[in-house]
Amino acid sequence: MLQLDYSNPQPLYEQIKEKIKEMIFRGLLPTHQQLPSVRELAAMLTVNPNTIQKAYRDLESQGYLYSVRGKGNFVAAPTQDHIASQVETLLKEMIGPIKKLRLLGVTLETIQNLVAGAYEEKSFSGQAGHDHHEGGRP
Amino acid sequence: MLQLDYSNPQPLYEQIKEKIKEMIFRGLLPTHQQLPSVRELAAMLTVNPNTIQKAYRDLESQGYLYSVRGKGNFVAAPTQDHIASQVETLLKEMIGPIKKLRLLGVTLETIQNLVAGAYEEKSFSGQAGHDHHEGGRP
DNA sequence: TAACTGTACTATTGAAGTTAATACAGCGAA
DNA sequence: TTCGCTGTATTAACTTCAATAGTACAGTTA
Repeated sequence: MLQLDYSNPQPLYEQIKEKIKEMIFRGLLPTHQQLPSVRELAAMLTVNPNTIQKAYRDLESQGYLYSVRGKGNFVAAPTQDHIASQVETLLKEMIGPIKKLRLLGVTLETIQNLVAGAYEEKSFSGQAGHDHHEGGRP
Repeated sequence: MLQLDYSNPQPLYEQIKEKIKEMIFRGLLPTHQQLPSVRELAAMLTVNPNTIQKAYRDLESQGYLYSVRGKGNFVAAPTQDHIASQVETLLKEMIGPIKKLRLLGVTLETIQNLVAGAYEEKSFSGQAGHDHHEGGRP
């Protein structure tokens, strides 16, 4: 669980955050489940404890975790506010691409189809997606 | 035309690229239209010529411009490949958010509605969008 | 007390991104 | 040619940030 990719330009603490969020999303980490301690997880991943602390701290401020001094970090109960905030953030990420697609002449219908296609697919890919082939212009 | 925002953490050359792309999208810069020279635009924006060159160079490699040594930079004729590549890139940007929305329990229908809403809106906002209010958790 | 937990702070290293300065090379007209 | 424009290449300086290291402090529990 929780494999880091050092060739990834993404910071380690971001990768850690993504992995933990994914596990929470998928229900692998139930509410109030205790997570490994800062020092323990740091040892497991052979990274500095500060790196873990930053990840936990960010996740706490985003409402995914709560920490208790002297006890540990735990999975927070999802709140309506929290979820709404996540949804809002994700929707905002989509606005830019949508508007650009429109300017490129892509119809709404085409976009809708691709949205549906992405939605139906089973796999979860945070950002470590499968790259068919990127660009390539002659 | 082409106002830079120094308080924006986004690099200057990225801002410049976005602005030029937007003008091309909107048809303000017709095909084979000559752009200001590297030094000229640098003087206009009071930035280093290399900053402009990087922007132009990137846009050229993305198929938006072509440069002729000793003459200048010009708007490229849009090709099928170029457009297809842009569309593909934009669609990929949407896949991550869509999958995360599904895990959050947002229905496809809801997403479709919001996609349609973003598509219908008239304004173009590359990223310098109007922020209503970001997050905010009590 | 002892051994765990989270938290805070400073300092340093290293890498990457960004901008700057300068020199070189092609084009076109006087 | 010469002059003044154009893009291009190279190197250096500067800044920012991720990551680590070390240390210290504070709460919990057996």
